[in-house]
Amino acid sequence: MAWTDERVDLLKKLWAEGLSASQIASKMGGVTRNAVIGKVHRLGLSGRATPAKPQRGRVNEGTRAATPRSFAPAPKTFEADDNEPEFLEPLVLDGGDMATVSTLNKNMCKWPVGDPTSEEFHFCGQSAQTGKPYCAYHAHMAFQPSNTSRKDRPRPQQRILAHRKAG
DNA sequence: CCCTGATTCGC
DNA sequence: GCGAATCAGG
Repeated sequence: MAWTDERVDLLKKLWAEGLSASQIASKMGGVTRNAVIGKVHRLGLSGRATPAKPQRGRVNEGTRAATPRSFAPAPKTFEADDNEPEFLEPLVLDGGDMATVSTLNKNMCKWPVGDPTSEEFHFCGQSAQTGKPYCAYHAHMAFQPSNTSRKDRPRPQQRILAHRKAG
């Protein structure tokens, strides 16, 4: 099974979607998770999940300690998103018909809103993008690099809570 | 023991 | 470039 352009594109898509290497390998078929991971690395897509691992060294590193691999300069340059989707009004209907875990549909945004332990906890519920668990707005946020301080970015929870009806 | 990704190395 | 083997963490 060779890595055709379509294969690579699908791989990158699934990887960006958040699927695990084994899941991608299973979906695509003909490849193992090792192959997927290897390809992901060669594509330079690595760097997702298991962040608590600054560097990795094999036990046998002593044999080739004289070959210090140059660290990747991490050319991941994220440009400022000026075309950021506008915040959509949360799906809050009269009577409290909010998007709860039980009312979530496949095409509904599954972005958590509020405290999971709180009664007012619900999900965004906006029309999610096809193939994505979140709406345009939250899908955009979900893909933001965690390294950058997103504190300046308004938290959806705060805004949504403010929209809740008083009674 | 299951899962995950990361890295190395022979092909 | 490819991927199994292996490593390391959860």
